[in-house]
Amino acid sequence: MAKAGYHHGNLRAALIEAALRLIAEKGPQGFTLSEAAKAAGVTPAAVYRHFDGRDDLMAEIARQGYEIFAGLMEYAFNDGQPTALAAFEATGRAYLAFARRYPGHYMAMFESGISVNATPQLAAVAARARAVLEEAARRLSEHIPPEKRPPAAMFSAHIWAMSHGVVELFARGAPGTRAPFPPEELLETGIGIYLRGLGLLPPDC
Amino acid sequence: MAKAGYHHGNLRAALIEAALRLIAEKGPQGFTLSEAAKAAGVTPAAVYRHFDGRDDLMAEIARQGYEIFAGLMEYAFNDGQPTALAAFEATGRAYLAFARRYPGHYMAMFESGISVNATPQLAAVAARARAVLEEAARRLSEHIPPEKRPPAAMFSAHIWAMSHGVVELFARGAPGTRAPFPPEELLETGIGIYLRGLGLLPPDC
DNA sequence: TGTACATCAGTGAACGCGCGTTCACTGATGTAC
DNA sequence: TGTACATCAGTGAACGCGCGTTCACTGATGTAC
Repeated sequence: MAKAGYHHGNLRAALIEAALRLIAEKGPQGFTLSEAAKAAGVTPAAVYRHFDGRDDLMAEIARQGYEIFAGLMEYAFNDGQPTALAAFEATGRAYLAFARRYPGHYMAMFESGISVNATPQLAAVAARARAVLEEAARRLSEHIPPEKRPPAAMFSAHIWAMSHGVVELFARGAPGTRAPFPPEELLETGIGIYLRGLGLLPPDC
Repeated sequence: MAKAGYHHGNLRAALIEAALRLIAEKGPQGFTLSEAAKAAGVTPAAVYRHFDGRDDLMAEIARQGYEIFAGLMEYAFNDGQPTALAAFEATGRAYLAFARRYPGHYMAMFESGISVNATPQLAAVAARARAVLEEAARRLSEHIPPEKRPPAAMFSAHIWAMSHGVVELFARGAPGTRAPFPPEELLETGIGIYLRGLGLLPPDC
């Protein structure tokens, strides 16, 4: 970082980074513009050279989050290779991995109260992320006889709900609320049982 | 309500009611003491006759919420009658019903960032609620051969996670994010598939 | 290579605002005699 | 039944604070000639 004086060099990125740390630490509501500016070594007013204000910064972080998220999911899904089942399970693991590795982004996306329609770009990339999950579900559900096959959107909604629930209830650090099981294990077994219920895994084991 | 002048009569209850409305409308972070006081027709300072401050009021609301929650769950579980399965499913429905009917309480409990150990009474009643869910899971899992039976705590954690995920992602009013399915249906089918995966429901249908 | 100047990313002071909380007070209520 | 007085739930003014945002400004950078 060549912050040799008056001009910061890459303030935009530094602000986002500072905001992410604050959000991860104190929640999306505890994040303030002024504090992010201070953490980036800059006057609050300087933020307005790069963002339209607090909400705009938050929206940008959510947008970046969805971008990373969609990318990770696509990578994990790997176009359904080697098998629809393996790809699906990899996608589920990627979900949790994202939540753990990018807590600030995750919170900005799902806990900041920001609307997914705040900006068109945000809506677009959120839709892209959702589409990956749904595609993974659709591919996998092709192995179910059509007449007992739930809609792929419902399938993926179930998995998304369970993943999100595990993150919110059991993967956060609130002391005393600690889960009796590691979140990864919880989610993996949960998804396993669910897939067995769909007849996509053998009933035993 | 006999609020005939200087003395309010039942300010404590009125404040809680006002706070609940505000939390449900604007989220637990959007709730302010001053606004609640104003909604109750009273000066902010009057609040301090009944609560130690903002946090104390929030904790009391969460406590009340857990109380109602635990009661509803116990009622729905009905000591495992008529069957462990029916009781379990009723409990799941009660979870969602609680989230819908008491949104302010639900948010104060799960989204306000309040620690379940904020006060001993809060910890106690939260434990009571958790115990009902776990008991329902334990009873039901007795119908599974012991060697392929997951721990009841894990079982209930799965259901809790899916329920919470459905509430957060699909039962909230954020326009545009509306689920493709009604939350009740989503949760019911999700739990159904999960139970089938445990061999507690017949594989067909 | 050096100078003049436009561009632009930052400063710093100030704003109005609503917040939670405190304090001395006052008006209503209820009880003792 | 009436009066004196203690209790207590409310008022209203004030506080210090940090927030997001604005504004005129200034110092650094980069480009034209």
